[in-house]
Amino acid sequence: MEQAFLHTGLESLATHPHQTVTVSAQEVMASPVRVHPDTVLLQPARSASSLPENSLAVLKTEDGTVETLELVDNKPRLDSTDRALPGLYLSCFDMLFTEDATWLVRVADSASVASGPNPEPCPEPEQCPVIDSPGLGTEPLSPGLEEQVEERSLEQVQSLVVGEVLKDIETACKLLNITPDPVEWNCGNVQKWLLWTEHLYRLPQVGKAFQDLDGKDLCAMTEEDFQQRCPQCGDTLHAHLDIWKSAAWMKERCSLGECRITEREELWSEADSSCSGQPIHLWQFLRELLLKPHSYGRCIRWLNKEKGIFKIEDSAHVARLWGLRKNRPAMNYDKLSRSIRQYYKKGIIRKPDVSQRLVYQFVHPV
DNA sequence: GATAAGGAGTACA
DNA sequence: TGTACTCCTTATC
Repeated sequence: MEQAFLHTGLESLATHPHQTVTVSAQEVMASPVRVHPDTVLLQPARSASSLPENSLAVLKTEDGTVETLELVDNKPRLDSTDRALPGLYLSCFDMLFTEDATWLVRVADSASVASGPNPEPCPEPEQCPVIDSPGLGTEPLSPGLEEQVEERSLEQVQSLVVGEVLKDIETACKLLNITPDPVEWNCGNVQKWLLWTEHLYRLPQVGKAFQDLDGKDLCAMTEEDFQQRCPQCGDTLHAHLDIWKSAAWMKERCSLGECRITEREELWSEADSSCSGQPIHLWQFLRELLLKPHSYGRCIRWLNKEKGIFKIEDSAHVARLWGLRKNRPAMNYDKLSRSIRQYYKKGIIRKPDVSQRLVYQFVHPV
């Protein structure tokens, strides 16, 4: 299994297999692309004695060795107490590329844990307990209930992690006086962000390689483009930018204080389909974008709201947002428009009477 | 060249 | 099974 670690401190796990490492959200951000999607396990702290409250244990496996990481504040530390707990796999990368704050969770069975290069079966329950949940006794849970408990626990962990990441980004925005959404950056903002990222993650200075770019240009660049301009750390910068883009996306989705990621119940109660836990349909997604013109007016807007006629102003951007939402990095406007056209038959979306490029109409306006 | 339209196969929940 | 993704061809702007 290709195994890579976060730049900061996590390498120690490779050489100190039974240690607990405290990792800040900043550190999680330090190298998101270097974590294999199936090598990181997240689990809430099981007891106050082992891990501080509100901390999280990030468990990973490498060659069958399971490690425990802990996410608390921004101060890394080391101790050597906790042991491995198998349970729920969650890709660090997925944390920020999932369906809003409900996240995409992959629940892996024990077979998945053992499916790596070391096919050792999962240890017995004593060594390998499932996630604890307050209020639950020692009675064995039915499979369905157990899954609910796991899901619930994981949700808390996810909220915590994403909250930390957003906090770090917010702090950076204040410090740099830039907006959270990279698309809105001008050239100066891009240079500020580059300086900040270089400084924070000890990357070589590469500002010159990007000096002619604004945020929109930057966001349109692929990882290969980054690599071309900056062979030393282009991939890392691209990954960081992806995190910012995703965070901005999530932040906007949860704006207006309606949808705080730390308050799960509020998420569920929100009428917005993005928080319903159900897979979102493209037409719903488009409607959501249209209903937030302050955030997405640049890429999609109403031409006639009463009639449900809208125009996609920036097809590539809308496609990218949809791809992020559905975890489809290869999404483009060609594919998105094909999906839109599928709605013609279903009577959800149609072309307006006077057909225009990139203009569509909801058959049943909001 | 970009977009529109639609056929067809596939993946996934 | 429904929905969406993907790839494709052809037509139009």
